[in-house]
Order: sequence, then structure tokens, then C-alpha cells
Amino acid sequence: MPRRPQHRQASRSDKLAGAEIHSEVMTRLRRVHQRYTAQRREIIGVLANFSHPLTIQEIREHSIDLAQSSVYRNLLVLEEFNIVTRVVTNGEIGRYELAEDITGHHHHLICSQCGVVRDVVVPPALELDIDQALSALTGREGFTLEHHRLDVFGRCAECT
Amino acid sequence: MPRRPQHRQASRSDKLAGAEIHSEVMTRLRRVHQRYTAQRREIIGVLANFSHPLTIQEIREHSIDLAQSSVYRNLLVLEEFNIVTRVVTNGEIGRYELAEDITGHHHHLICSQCGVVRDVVVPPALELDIDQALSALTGREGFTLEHHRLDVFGRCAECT
DNA sequence: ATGAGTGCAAAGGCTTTGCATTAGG
DNA sequence: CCTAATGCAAAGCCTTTGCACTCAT
Repeated sequence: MPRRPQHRQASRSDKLAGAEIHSEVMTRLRRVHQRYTAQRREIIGVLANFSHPLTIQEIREHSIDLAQSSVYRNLLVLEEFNIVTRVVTNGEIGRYELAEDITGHHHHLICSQCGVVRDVVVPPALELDIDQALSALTGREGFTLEHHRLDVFGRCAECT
Repeated sequence: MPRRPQHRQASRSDKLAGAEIHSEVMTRLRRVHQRYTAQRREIIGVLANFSHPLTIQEIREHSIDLAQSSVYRNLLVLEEFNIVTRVVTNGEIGRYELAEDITGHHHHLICSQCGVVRDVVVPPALELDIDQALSALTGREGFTLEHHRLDVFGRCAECT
């Protein structure tokens, strides 16, 4: 399964990189009796090459021989087992990225004009404050806290 | 334009309520040369009756004689002029709520299982911390900060 | 009066599904 | 081997659009 060369984009604080990601994903899929097929490797490979969530269109554009239905079906499986995450940003088109326990916890900076998404990390102290406050809040509301999502909206330099 | 009685749900710190909302919306629409038609009043009325974002389906279910296309078109207009906000939560179905400058700034507590959405308010101190951190962050990234969205995911009491 | 807004139905666009074929373990 | 996964095309589902009619201003 050929992997076309791709320049890696601005890397976040990668917890895992390159080959490590594949073996990690392989392990996880094995654990749940799922196969790590060529198409799944391809999808993971593409997602690993970018430091921001991709649309299904984009995933297909950056790979070859990926049937549309396979991409949809595989992303569903990969999401089910917490290997990728579906993130919703501006419009309603779904975007996917590797799970945070692979790439590290981060948030999204979204241009409200053109929709471009950039991964960002906020100070650990703030994350702590947020988690504390939300923990109290969910308790009060009878919810079991799972995780939070902090999206930042603004205009990117190009869209002034 | 009949408005079926609806029990108002757990009210947040309402900045405006009932009739006030209609006159406020009326004013805003006038300002941009838009008409406040019966259908638009109906939509606003339904949204005002709930303290959490509604899907288009739900909006239609809680009103009468609203053509599907009119709901879509009106929500587009209302969103354009910052009277309602489209919020995306779990899946990809759009949900709408009154703009924050009408209802007050808040966030969403979303059940990752059943998708129910509850409005929540976090401590002002936390909001301040967040805004400060994000302001610094967006500056660094060449973005102009507009607003943030903090969604909390967890399991509601029913979904344990 | 008169153009924005409405309703109906048809068209779009992304996503899901059915089914025969292929391939991973 | 033997079932999960794939590819293709058809079907679904939410959303948008065209067009004639209606109603706010």
C-alpha cells in the first residue's frame, strides 16, 4: 500500500510519532479483535501527517485507492475504539483527528471566516482550573464528567 | 399566531424574558431592514421557552404551521444577524439557541450517550482565566479572538 | 403597491447501506 | 479457511433551492 510522501506539518507535542503510531493502533485494534487493514493504515497515516483535524474529503485527497464507503466505515470503527476522534468545528462537515491519548490533549483555534482549524495547547494551569471547575459542575448536575472541549473562534491572519 | 402553552424549563440567568425578547428581536431586525414575521416570532418564541439548544425538528414539533423551508431560511437570517446561534454538539444535526447577548454567556453539558444538552454557567473567575489565556494564545497565533466555546461531555444520570 | 417572506416540492450534498467480492489472521 | 472488510452503486437524511403565491410595511 504505497504511501505518498507528505511534508509533516507543524508538529504539536507529539506523544507518539511515525511507526510508533502504527504499532500502537495495531495493538489497540488487536485488543478488540479488529483488523489493521491496509486501508486503515492508510487513513491513520494520513491523519498522523497533519496536526489538525481533516475532513473525509481531505483524507481521501491525501491518499490513493480509498473507497468512500470504506473511509466512512473505518472512521466509525476507529472512533468507536477511541483511536480517532470526530471533531465538529464550524459548519457541519465532520473532521477527524487521532485521539488525544495519541497526540496529546489540545484544543482548536477556528477561523470563523474561512473555517481553517489549528491545534493549540493552553497552559497546564488553565487546564487544571477548568477540570476542577467542571468536575464540581458536573457533580452538581448529576453528570459523570468525561472530558471537555474548548474551541476558540477568531479571524485568522488571512481573513483579517 | 397561536402559541401553545409550554412549561418553561429551568431558567438560566435570563437577561431578557418573555415579551422583552420579542421587542428586542424586533428592534434588531428593524435595524437591519428585516421583517419580524409571524413565523419568525414563532421560532423565537419556541427557542425562548427552552433553556437548551433545539434541533430544527424540535422547533417544528413545538410549533404549528411552520414550513420546513421557512424554519431553515429564517434560522439562517436570524443567525446572520446574531439573534440565534447555531451550536453543534454531538452528532452533526444542528441545534439552535438564542444568542448569548440575549440569554447570557453559558456553556453546554452534553451527555455523550443520549446526546441531551443542558446549559450551564461556570464561575466568572474561570471565564476570566480562560479569556486571558485565550487572548494571549490567539495573539501569538495571529488570530483575532472572537469568542470561545467550552463544551463539557459526560454521562447524564439516566445514562449512568 | 411591491418586494420580502412563505409553502410546497424537487434537487443537493454528505453519509449510510446492500450485496457480491476480496483478503486478513 | 472463513468471516471481517472492501468497493461499487443505490438509498437515506438533513438541508437548500426554484417558483408561484402571500403578506408585511
